[in-house]
Amino acid sequence: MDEPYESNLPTSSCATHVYDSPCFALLTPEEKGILDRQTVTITYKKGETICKQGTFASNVMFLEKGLVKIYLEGNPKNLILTITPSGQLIGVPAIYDGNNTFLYSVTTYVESVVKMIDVATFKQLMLQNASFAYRILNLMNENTAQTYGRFFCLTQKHLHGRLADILICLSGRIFKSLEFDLPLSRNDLGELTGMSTESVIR
Amino acid sequence: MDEPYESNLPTSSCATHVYDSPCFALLTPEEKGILDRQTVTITYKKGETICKQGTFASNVMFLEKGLVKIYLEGNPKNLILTITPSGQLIGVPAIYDGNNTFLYSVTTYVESVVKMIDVATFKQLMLQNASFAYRILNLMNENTAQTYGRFFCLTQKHLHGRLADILICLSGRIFKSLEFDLPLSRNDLGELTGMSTESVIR
DNA sequence: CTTTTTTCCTGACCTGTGTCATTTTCTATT
DNA sequence: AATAGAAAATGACACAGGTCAGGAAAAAAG
Repeated sequence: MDEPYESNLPTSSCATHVYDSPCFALLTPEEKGILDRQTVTITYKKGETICKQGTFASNVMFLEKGLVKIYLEGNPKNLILTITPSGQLIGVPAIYDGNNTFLYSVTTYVESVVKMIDVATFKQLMLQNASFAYRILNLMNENTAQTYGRFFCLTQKHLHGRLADILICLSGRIFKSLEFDLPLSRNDLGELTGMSTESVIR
Repeated sequence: MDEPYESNLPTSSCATHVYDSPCFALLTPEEKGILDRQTVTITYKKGETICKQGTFASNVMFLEKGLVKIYLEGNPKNLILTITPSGQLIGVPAIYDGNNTFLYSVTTYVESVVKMIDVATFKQLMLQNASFAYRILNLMNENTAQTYGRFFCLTQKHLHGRLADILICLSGRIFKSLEFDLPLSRNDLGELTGMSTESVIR
């Protein structure tokens, strides 16, 4: 594992974001009003599914509190795209004129509070506020960058590297501490790293 | 391989887009003028690198003619994210305030003509024309959907399935014909499918 | 405090796929 | 046309990691 280090290579398979997304700060007070009127806040228990891959996407979601996994459903194994802590916008890819269904499923790891924003309203706000739209685009870009990194790691690295990546990531970005209680099972770690539950244990 | 079919699962590892992107149609004549003044058109020979992962992204690119691969550089193996035929916008993830470097490298398979658009101008147009920004966001979404599909396939399917996927994809989306001359080597197919050159041959 | 159920761990086995070495075929150059 | 060099094909081998079966530990339920 002593390959030459190159700083331009994507090395982390990290499964979460770096920055928070104060995207709503760019809305005017009236726009915020419009948004709030088309938003409902819902609390989910641990393990509940917030949205299901393939269903029509009628809202964009903002995770107010909690921790969720965003994953692709597979037979027999799922693939976790990201793990998202509070303060993140979820379901932006649903704002897609071509195919307005959810690309992925989202399930809570712990009790979570989610703001459900009507997608038509969200869209309208983007069309009338370019700064806001630009901000959303930046969020998507960040997401893309992160997905690429993960993509690379899962297809090119071995078990140990992947697992290490994920643990470092969880430590650094989600819990922000060197020690933490893992609210995920080995099975979850398997989904995260694209390997079998048995292999995670080794 | 007789798993139950579920229509909501991402099954294709396809490496290219479905739709064309007439995104510039949403610009006003003046805006088009602004864009054109900040654009240069360059011709690349087969095998040349148009942009290099990690360098500062000073422009967004529009592929006027040709065929290119967009890939992550790896040691020792690269990973092709998509293959892009003419009519596509490349490098949109570079419009990212956080880290304005190219996330990936782009290399031509055949002689290609590329419009290099100044990124600051592009950004400015998005900020002053929300419809345009929205259109770009839609492009990114399509890209994301496609990347997820590929991600899933490369991490969960086996050799034969992946290779079949890619060939079907190339046939359907790029050459639009059942028979075609493949401008890619086995090595390229290896990069595409995330496997070794030797394995492709089997 | 028991019982039941779920999660976790372990070992044996086996298949898919990467690596390497060698030969054959194709492509380019003089 | 002859030669050199690259790309493609093939077979032998190794090993990472998936699958399966069974047991230990922990959590949930009664």
